[in-house]
Amino acid sequence: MAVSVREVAARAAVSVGTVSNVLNRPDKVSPATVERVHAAIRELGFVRNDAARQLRAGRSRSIGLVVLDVRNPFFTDVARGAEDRAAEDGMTILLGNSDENADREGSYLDLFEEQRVHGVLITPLTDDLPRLERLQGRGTPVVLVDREAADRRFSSVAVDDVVGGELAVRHLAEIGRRRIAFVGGPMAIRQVTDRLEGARRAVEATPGMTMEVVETESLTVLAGRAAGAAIRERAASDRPDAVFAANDLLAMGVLQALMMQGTVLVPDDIALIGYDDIDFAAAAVVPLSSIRQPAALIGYTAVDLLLKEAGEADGDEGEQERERERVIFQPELVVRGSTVPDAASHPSAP
Amino acid sequence: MAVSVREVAARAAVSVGTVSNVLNRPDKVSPATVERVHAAIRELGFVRNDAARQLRAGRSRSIGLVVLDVRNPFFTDVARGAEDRAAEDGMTILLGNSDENADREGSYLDLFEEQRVHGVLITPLTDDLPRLERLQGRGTPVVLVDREAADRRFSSVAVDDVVGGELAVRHLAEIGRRRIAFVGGPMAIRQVTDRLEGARRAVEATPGMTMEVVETESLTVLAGRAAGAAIRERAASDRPDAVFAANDLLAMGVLQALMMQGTVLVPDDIALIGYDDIDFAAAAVVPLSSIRQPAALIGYTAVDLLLKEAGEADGDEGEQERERERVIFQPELVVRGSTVPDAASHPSAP
DNA sequence: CTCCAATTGTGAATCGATTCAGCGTTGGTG
DNA sequence: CACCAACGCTGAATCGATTCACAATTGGAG
Repeated sequence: MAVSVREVAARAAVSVGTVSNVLNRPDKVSPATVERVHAAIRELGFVRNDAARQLRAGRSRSIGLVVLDVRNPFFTDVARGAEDRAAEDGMTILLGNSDENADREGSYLDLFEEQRVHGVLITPLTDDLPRLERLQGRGTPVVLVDREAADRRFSSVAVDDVVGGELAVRHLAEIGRRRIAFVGGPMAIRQVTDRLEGARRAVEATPGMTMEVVETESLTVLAGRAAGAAIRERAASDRPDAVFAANDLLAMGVLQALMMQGTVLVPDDIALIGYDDIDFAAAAVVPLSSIRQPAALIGYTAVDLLLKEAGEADGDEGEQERERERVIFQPELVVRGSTVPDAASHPSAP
Repeated sequence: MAVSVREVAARAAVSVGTVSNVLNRPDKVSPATVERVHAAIRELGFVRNDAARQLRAGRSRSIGLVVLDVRNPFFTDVARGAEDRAAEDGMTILLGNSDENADREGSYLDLFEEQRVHGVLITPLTDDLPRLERLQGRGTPVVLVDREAADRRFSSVAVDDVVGGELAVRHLAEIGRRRIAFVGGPMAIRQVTDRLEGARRAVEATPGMTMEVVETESLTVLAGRAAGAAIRERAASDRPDAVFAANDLLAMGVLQALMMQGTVLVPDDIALIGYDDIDFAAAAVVPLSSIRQPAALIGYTAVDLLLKEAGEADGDEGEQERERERVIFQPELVVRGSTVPDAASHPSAP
């Protein structure tokens, strides 16, 4: 059924080696032969078997990417950036989403390792880095995405979440809010705790400001709705005057819940700011203020680091403890109607 | 560097065949041996090489999925459904997005075929089905997703887009609108033309109703913004009193553009309805009325058909023109504030 | 004590593309 | 005219897991 190089070779009256050369190093073959082989390929409908190719090569031409949630536009943007960079080197991105679940994360890592991917980009769920260290030790480079490597064991591309959290809450302080609620969770996720940490710093730097933490089970619109509903149900006097949500999905959920039945006005009663600045944030019921991260650039850079690392590994071969690279981008405050009523509701053009 | 079955076999003092048996048919091996082999695997850090496995097996354990746009939540929902069903059979989804671009679509198909995927799920860009037919002819089953197969050459899972379009415009008619604008494009995409066709039917069934078509270059928020801006710029008397957008992304773009500077009020001046009912639709500036499609179910069902077909092919082996299956779901109207003011769960915008 | 059957385990062949040492030709140089 | 380099091509070896016909061992029945 399957057409192999052997059959193509027979048809074109050349050896299999020549067919392979036509496929991979056409300049090493005379034009006439190239044409003859191509004709045979066309006539037979030959399609290269990637498994055989990979087996021989020892590594696949793809890169694994494990994200926390594919439904979060932030991560699809990261994926797009990664894909773009990978394509430049003829590589492919394999996308896995852990759904904030350790088992799923683990099975994607297993899968990717069995596939002998060129490397793994991952937004790790927790601080269970030993797993990743072993993976890396076995020869699969790992780059942490949207998460700073604590030490030099991993390369990483991240945005400073502490600064981001600080930016958000400082903004809330500047518009006169003092009773802040931080909505986010689970606390096992580093991005959440870092943003919270930044928020704390801003709170401490602001006289008279207090903060409560409303923990959520995940970083989704649904979880945000639940948190928002809980806040709405309280007596008006007991409500915060500002909410900082750990990401835009949560923020949008909070927003929906707060505005339900017109109970709470945003930003009049409660100012709201999210994180990530996803496209939809600008289109929310009330356009969402947010902290922008260069998502596509993060993905692009991560693949870049990975390929650099993989390239070196090929050369060195000496599995030495090379210094890993860490890239950190700075987050940026984007002000819209959910914190400042008369702020332009349209997103800035790229 | 890489640990192979051979080394595991040596370490456990058994043959490679036995190691393979432990991995794939543990019941055929005595418990003591199984344990010994597992120990060797652990000690050596052995990881199966999937390429070798696939080469032998002839097919990979993954399914290719090509969608029009990963950034559209509708498609990520489809992907999630597909992933769930695939996981039930220990299979994986490879996600490719064509970005409404024929070249990208083509290169994903090439890639998937070289990978010898179990089958391909695709939301085809155009009506260029010969390409897919050849693919299928060479032994890779194809299931059309969110697109009804014109004839019986392909299995397909779709939602009736003509009915959907009709539902949308009939709703606009019922709330008293008569001057409709259909926003969507490119017209090469079947979903667009089908929804437009449905819209036409509703228009023709409604005395005094007229419709104009505002063609867009893609189905994105950005394209929607452009279309919306064009409408906003017109003299008030020249504007439509309702807009039906070919998907929610477009609709949200239109919404943003219309409301800019408070020029046009939605739904007072212009009622707006989208398509897909993505999660964000409910959270828009004005909650978006839309046509709901069972996205995850579509993905789930598509994989189901695919696996059924692939299974049969294994048995038959007789490449005969078997009858393909076609599944069609019915769309559903969801009314929110963008068409009916009091359906809104919040005060209307400034 | 034989004999047969069931149970375990063996190892060479296989999948298909790539690689590489090496062979035969050609054409240019001294 | 001899010599050599460059070129075009060959074909066997290779990657690593799986498979399968067959060998070795064990146990139970007769």
